[in-house]
Amino acid sequence: MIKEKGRALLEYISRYVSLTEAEEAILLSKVTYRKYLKGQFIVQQGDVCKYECFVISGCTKMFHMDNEGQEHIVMFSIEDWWTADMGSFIAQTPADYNVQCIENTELIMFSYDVIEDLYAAIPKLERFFRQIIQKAFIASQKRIVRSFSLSAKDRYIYFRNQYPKIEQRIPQYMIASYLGITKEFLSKIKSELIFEQ
Amino acid sequence: MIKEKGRALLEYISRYVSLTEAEEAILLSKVTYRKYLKGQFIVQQGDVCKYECFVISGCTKMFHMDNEGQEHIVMFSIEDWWTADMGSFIAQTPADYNVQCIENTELIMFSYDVIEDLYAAIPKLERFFRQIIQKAFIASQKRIVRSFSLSAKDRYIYFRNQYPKIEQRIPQYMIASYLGITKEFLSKIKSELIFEQ
DNA sequence: AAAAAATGTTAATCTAGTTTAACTTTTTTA
DNA sequence: TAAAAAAGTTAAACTAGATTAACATTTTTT
Repeated sequence: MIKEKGRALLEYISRYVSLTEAEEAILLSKVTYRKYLKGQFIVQQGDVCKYECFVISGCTKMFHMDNEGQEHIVMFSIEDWWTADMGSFIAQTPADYNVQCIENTELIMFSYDVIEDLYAAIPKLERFFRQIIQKAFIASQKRIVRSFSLSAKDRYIYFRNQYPKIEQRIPQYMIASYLGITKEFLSKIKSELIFEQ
Repeated sequence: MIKEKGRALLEYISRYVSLTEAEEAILLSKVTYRKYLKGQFIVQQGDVCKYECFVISGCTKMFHMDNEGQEHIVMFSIEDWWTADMGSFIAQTPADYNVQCIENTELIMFSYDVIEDLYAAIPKLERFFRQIIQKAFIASQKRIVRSFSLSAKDRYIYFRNQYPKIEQRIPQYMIASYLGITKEFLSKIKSELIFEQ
């Protein structure tokens, strides 16, 4: 199973570093394939995050639940992207975030217990993960600027243009949460946009 | 000069990976020490960012200037921290951000032209930078949640507790920009807080 | 196919934070 | 040390977006 499902991961890694067949075999021997159903949690706030996960298929949301019980979505992950509470994973401390499946989701999971072995066995993975995290960091920095310099309407337009495929498959109230606004206000924005065209 | 000023950098790196003396020598031979005066720009929005910079002393702000001419500060960097527009640096595309000195600032600069050589010569640096960027990414993610789930007042209180040293040395209007509010509103928040105690 | 649950809409009222503008205090420069 | 520039304050009027609540539509379950 991992041999078949691991193909997407190896193909993805090969865009960044080139592994030998032996290295690919080691990698696949150390990771786990797993299916989750819609609604299931991959990480729960308060637990220690044990896995970095590569999404083979499906869709997840990562969110923080505040004291008033409100969800704040920081990230969606679809095919060929990653998900986990990296802060919790690295320090093995309680997670600030939940990661929950919005669709049935297939993952390849890198356990905390093996990731250091993997870095030791395949040093090229240090380079690979450095590059992945760089990209994630850059995206995160840009989002901070957008959250301050754009109006809610412009943030929505940006999101729609940037991630047209994600918008299709996710309920609006989650998009509102990602944009940092209420679902009612997003609804108003959308009706204004229809009117303008 | 680099030998003397590089000490802080080597000490910092040694917290993450241990380099041999030969590796340390290679590293210092490939980087540049430079002083900037208060007000000078290390990176200008629109230029390509040529350097990743480690701060030896002083203080910088990284900010985006929007179409209305307003500054949005994403990050301050003091001693033992990094600064650069990483997106621009990695892709060698025009920068979205300015990096400007708030104080006279001493830096050690990693040029784009040598960083790949450095990774090749000292693979441990891949690990080192992976860890640094992971930390930066985690901080950035947390900031997104705070920007959505905390009021301006609570964001200010958080900032003050988290970075008491930074607050001392930076003008209030820059802190307001970092918090995503106007200087007038920060002034109001501060007077309320004094009143509450 | 009906009922229930989840999602989305509309509109009135409210509030956190902005804008504008005049003023005070502190820092820098001549 | 005086003048100018930069930084910080206060308060009134305003607005983007939140809250509340009632209702409409779509999806899921029985």
